[in-house]
Amino acid sequence: MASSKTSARGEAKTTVSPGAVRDAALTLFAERGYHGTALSQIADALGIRTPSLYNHMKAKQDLLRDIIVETSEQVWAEHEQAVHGVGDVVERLRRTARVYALRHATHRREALIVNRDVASLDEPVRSDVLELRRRHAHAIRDLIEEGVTAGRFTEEEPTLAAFGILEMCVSIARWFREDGPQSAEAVAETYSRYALRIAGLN
Amino acid sequence: MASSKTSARGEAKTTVSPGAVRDAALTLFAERGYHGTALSQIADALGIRTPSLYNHMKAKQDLLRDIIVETSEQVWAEHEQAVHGVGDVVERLRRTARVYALRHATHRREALIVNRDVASLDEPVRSDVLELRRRHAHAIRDLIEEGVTAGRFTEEEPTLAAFGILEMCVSIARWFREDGPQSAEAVAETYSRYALRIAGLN
DNA sequence: CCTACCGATCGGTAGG
DNA sequence: CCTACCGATCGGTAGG
Repeated sequence: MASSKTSARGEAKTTVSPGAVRDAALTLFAERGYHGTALSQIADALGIRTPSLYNHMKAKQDLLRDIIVETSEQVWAEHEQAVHGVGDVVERLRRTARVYALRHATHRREALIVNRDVASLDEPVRSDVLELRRRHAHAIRDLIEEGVTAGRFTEEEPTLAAFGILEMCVSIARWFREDGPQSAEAVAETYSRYALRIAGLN
Repeated sequence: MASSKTSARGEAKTTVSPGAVRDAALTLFAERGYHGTALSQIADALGIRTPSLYNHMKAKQDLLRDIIVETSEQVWAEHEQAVHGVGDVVERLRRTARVYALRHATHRREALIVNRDVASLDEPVRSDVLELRRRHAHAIRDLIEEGVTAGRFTEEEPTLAAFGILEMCVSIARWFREDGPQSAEAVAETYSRYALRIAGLN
């Protein structure tokens, strides 16, 4: 994912790949935001000149689009996989929250960009991404409602609870450190317990 | 807070105040981010030319600084006021979450800017703001620990729980609508219940 | 992968 | 409050 030699400053052979450009964009967009990042900064990080970036991408907006669209689709696919074939509604909510929390600990840069810069996406892509996110929130709301009907949960505001669960997990990307005291898995486990509490687990 | 006549397009008397500039900046920064907003767009919204903005402010960065610093200080002051003189630790956590949630429903633009653009603040202001936020998280963590010691809460990861509570409340600014089905007060009440559940209220 | 260069726009100033 | 204008930088292209 990085350039083939050491990055920055242009010493040594700097041969870059589309993946390396994307990786540099991930880091810089996550740190400074899409509009706060200049292509010259991405080029600097790779040790090449700005125009050379165009050997690996079509436009700055395409970098953002690829990052956000692929991430959003992966998130939804992970959710579907996590609940597939699971009968118990409590376990389905637990897994939904755990996989979402885990992703936000392990893909911090992607998560920060999706949540900060989705408004910088051109249409119609922006609407597609927002629709995917709505679907996720609705899926959680439906899980809570199903659990309430089944007498497993007690929460009477499933929509508010769904937003709370989703955004609480998103926030992991903002404070989690790989070298911190807790592993990504441990944090995901803890936050999935919080999700069940918010739903009012009996 | 708006210009003295109708805004935009420059018809009629457009007499602007510093408060009107700040209000336009609040709306546009919240929508597009600090780096995504040009001073020309703020001027357009007010129906004046870009250089005329400098009658009401010193620099674009100062707009951001004023918004973020004042908001952060108000948030901390509200927290202190909310818990002042309250003995019961459960009630203190409830009030902490409620006042924080309420603010994020009633001051959505400010909250979005603080959380999205704090990284765009020049030093040393950025560090000061981040320090205030850390203090808030620590206060919540301490409340949970105190409640656990007193046998009122059961949560064994007070730091993770504190982040979860804080960020869950922050997220209200992202989806709350004034004309939605729930009042700001109702949402704040509901989210303060979630906060107690996360803490593991006995 | 580079140099050279493009028009557009940025935040901001001069001067009235 | 305006017009006129500044240097810097933006994303992107030409051409090799």
